[in-house]
Amino acid sequence: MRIATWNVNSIRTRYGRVVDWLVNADVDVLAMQEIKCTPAQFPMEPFEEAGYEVVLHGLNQWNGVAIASRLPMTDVEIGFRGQPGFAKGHEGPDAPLEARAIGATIDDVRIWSLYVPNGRALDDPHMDYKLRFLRTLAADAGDWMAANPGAPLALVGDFNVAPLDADMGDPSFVPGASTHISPAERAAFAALEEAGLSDVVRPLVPEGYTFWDYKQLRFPRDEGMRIDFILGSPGFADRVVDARIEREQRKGDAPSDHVPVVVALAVEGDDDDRPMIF
DNA sequence: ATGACTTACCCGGTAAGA
Repeated sequence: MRIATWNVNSIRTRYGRVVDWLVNADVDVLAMQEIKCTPAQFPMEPFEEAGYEVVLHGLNQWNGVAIASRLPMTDVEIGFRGQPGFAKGHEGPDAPLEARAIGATIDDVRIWSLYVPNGRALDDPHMDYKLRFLRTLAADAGDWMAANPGAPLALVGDFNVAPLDADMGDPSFVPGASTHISPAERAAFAALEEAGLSDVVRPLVPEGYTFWDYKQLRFPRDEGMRIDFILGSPGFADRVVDARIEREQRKGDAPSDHVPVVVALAVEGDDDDRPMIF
């Protein structure tokens, strides 16, 4: 089973590229972020014609997450337990939830498509929101793994944190002054690993970015960032047999600023030995 | 070329991204 994550930066603008890639790359499950639309606006037909079922959560033109799958999805959940809310004028505990998390079970794999808040600036209220989002996500994932020992869980998506110095290649991000690389953000990301999740792509693909800003020739200069991850529980990580970062998807007409990240997972009766050649 | 931002709102200018 091939599982991927991709911040598509508007599915209405990008659905042709996304569905073409899904079919050509022979991907079974795609978690999307920044679909930027409501359910009524989602281009469902192209996915269905290609053989994918889609579940999604979108409230308006901001954020929005979805999962497309060739296999049946069950136990679909909108938002994770303890997910903090945020809205202008509502920064307290009663703030409405943004469309940043959707979960589903496919085969025996529990997968969450996640769009972690950007943070905007180190002293912005959005940064505290980002940190709380990551911390509560780690706590909830830890609780889930304790209640479901050995079960395969994957938290995938755009985490908006560059955990290692090598993950930050954009010279406009300055240590001590910029988001994505601050000690607080890295500590909040590390809480996911401390809860028992691991980056299942890094061991197989040690080099490479997943995002390049549209501005300042960031892609031709290869000044990108590695901020999109597939984090797995031990029961998920043990079954990963291959991984790729789909850098080619940053090229051509109207690309997203992010590219897909893919893993091949061994499943019962299928060790998925198809080569990952696209 | 991998090339100097892009998208959604709704039709000009704002909000947001990372």
